[in-house]
Amino acid sequence: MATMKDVARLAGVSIATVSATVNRSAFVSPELRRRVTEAIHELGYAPDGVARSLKRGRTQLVGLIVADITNPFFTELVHVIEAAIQDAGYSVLLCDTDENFEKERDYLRILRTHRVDGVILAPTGQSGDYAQFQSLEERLPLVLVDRALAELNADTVTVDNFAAAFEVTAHLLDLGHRDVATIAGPEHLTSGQERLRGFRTALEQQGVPLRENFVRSGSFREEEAMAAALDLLQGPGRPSAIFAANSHMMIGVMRAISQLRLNCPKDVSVVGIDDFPWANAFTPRLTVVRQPVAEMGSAAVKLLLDRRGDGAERPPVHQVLKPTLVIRDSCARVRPA
Amino acid sequence: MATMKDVARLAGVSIATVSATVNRSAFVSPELRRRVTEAIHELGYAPDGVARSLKRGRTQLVGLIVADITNPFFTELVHVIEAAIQDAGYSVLLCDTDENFEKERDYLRILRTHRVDGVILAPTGQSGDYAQFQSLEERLPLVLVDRALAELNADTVTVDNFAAAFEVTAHLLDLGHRDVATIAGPEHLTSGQERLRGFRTALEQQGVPLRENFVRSGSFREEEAMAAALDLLQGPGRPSAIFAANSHMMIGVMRAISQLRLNCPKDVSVVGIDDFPWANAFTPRLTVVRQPVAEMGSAAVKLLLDRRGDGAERPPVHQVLKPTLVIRDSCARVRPA
DNA sequence: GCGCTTTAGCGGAACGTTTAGCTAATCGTT
DNA sequence: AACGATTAGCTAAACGTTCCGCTAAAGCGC
Repeated sequence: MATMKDVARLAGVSIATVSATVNRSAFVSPELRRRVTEAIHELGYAPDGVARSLKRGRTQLVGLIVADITNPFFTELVHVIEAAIQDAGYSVLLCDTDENFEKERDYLRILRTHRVDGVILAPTGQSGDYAQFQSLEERLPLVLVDRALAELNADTVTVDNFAAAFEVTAHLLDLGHRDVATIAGPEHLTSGQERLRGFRTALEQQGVPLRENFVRSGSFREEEAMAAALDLLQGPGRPSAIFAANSHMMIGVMRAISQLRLNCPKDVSVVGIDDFPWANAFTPRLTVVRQPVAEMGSAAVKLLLDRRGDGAERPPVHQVLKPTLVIRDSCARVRPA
Repeated sequence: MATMKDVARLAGVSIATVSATVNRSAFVSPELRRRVTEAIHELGYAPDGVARSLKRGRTQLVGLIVADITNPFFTELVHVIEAAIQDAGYSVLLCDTDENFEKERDYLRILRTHRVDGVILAPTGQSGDYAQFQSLEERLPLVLVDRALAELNADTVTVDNFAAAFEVTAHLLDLGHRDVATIAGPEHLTSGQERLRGFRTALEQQGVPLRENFVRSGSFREEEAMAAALDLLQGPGRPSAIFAANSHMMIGVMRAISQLRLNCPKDVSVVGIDDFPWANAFTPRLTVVRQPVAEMGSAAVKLLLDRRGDGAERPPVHQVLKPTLVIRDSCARVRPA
C-alpha cells in the first residue's frame, strides 16, 4: 500500500508538502499541488488513518454500546446514532452487550484500547457497578442514553419514564379499567423503576386499589413476560388490562393472549412502552407510548461532540425528553359492571 | 494517559520488557513480571491500540456494511456477526448505507482509511458498480453476504433465494391458489431476481398461468409494497394470495389488507421471505420462509478470518444455505370453485 | 581459569503520519 | 545595493508501540 513517502518521491516533493496538500493545512503552490494529486491518483494512495490517529491523538471513532440491538428501540437508536455520527465525520464501533454487564465492562476496556474519541452507552449494569469507571469517564467523553446512572456524572439523555407509564396507565383507567396488572422491568434500572412508579402513581391518584400479585417483575425479555402473562391470565380474577414495560414484553403478553385463545382487546386490553415499526401492521394495532428515538439519538451525538475541545469541562447535562401516547386498537372500553 | 515508557520507568525496566510482559511475547523473570504488573496497575496503564496497530500492521477491526439495519433480517445478521467477530478478538465498525450506493462507496473508503482488517458487505449497488473495487478487494479480505456480485471474486454467503421463493409459492399452489400475485424486490439485486424466478418457475411447473399485472416490482420497502398491494387488491380480479419478497414488503401488504378491512387469510393469503421475531406474535401468525441468519453470520465471519495469513490466496468460496418454510396462519385453503 | 554456549533483558530502528522549526529565495523599501 | 520581511517548502522530531539484534552475565565442560 502506497505511503506518503512514495507519493512524495514520485511527485518530487517532501512528504510535508504531500501532507499539506492532503489536509489543506498549509499553502501549496498550484504547480506542486498538481504534481502531488497526480501522484496520489497514480499510486492509488489513501492516507493511513492509524498513523494519523497516533500523531493527532484522536481516532475519529466513537464507541456505541447498547444492551440488545435486537430490541427495536435500540435498533432504531443505533440507526439514527450511526447516521449522525457518520455525518459528523466519525465512525461507529458497535458493541452489543446482550444485557450482560461483564461484556459491557470488556467492551469499555476494548474501546479504551482502541482509543475511541467518545462513548455512547446504554448501560445494562446496576448502580454501583460503575464506580470503577469514574476515573475512566474523566478522560473519555461519555454520554448515557436511555438509562441514567447516578454515580457517573456524565451527560445523559433519557425519556421521562415516569410520565410514560403514568400516561398510559391513566389511559387504561379512563377507559374504565379497574383490574389493571403490569409486567414491570428490572428494578435495578432507573427505566424499570420509573415506569413502575408511574404505574403505581396513576392508580393511586384515581384511588384504584392495586393487588400486589398484579405486579410482576421481569427482565425486559419476551419469554419471561409471556410466562408472567400466562400465569396472570389463568389465575383467579384475571386482569382486564395489562401494561407491559417494554416492547419485548408486550410481544410476550400478546403471545400469551393468543395462546390462550383470548381476544385482545375484547377479553383483555394491552398497552406497552416503546413503539416499533410493526406495532400497527397487525390486528390489533397496538396502543403504546412512543419514545422520541430520533431526538434521543441526535441529542446524544450532539452532547458527545460538544465535549470536544473547549466544552470538555462543562458540568454534565441531563436531557429528559417527553414520550407521546399513541392510541390504537389494543384497548377496549370496559362496560360498567 | 500513561504509556509504556512511564510503566518502564516506574518498574525500573526497559519498555521492551514491558512489551514482553504485556504480550507474553518473550520470557520475563517472575521478579520483573511482578514489578511490571504492579506498575501497570499503579498507573492504570492500558496499551495504545493505535500505536500497536501501526506497528503490527493490523487493527483488529472489521468493517460491517449493511443496507438497512432496520430490516429485521439485517438486525439479526448484525447481531450474530457482531458477537462472532467479538469472540474472535476483533471489533465491528458498523456502516448503514440506507440502500444508498453512494454512501456505500464512501463507507468503503472510510474503512480503507481506518485500515480495517476485513470487510463484511451486504451490497446494495448494482452489478457493474463494483468494477472500481476490484483493485481494493485484492488487498482487503472481503466477504459478501445476502447478495452476490459477479464481478467481485470475493467469498460469498447467500441463501438459495430461488428455492425459497419456489417453496413458498408451491405451498400456495398446494393450498389451491391459482390467482397468485407477487410484490418482487429490485431487479438489479440477485436476491430480487432469484426470488422472482423461483416464483415464476413454481407457477410454470404446475401449469398455472401468471397474469403479468400480478407481478409488481418494488424496492424492498414497506411503503411501496403497501401501495402496490392496495392497487392489486382494489383492481379487477383480485389475487387470492400474495407473495412478498421480503419482510418489510410483507408488512406493507398486511397494512394494505388491514386498511381495506379485508381479512387475512380468509380474503387473501399472504406469504413472505424472512422470518422475524414478531411474525408469530399477532393474528394472523405469518407464514414465511426463514433464512438461516445465524449460520450466515458465522459462515461469513469464518470465511473472513480464514483469509488471514496463509489462506489469503485460496480461490473464493461461494456458500449457499438452504432456507426453511415456516407454516403458520396467514394462508388459507381455497375451496374449489 | 579459559573458552564455549545459552539467555534475560535492553537499545533502537522502524511503522506512516503531523507539525514546529528552519532555510533559502523572493520582494519591497529605503 | 543592502536590509529586513515574507513565505514556499523542507528537515526532522515526535506519537506509542513491536521486535530484531545485541550485550553481558551466567552456566558448563575441560
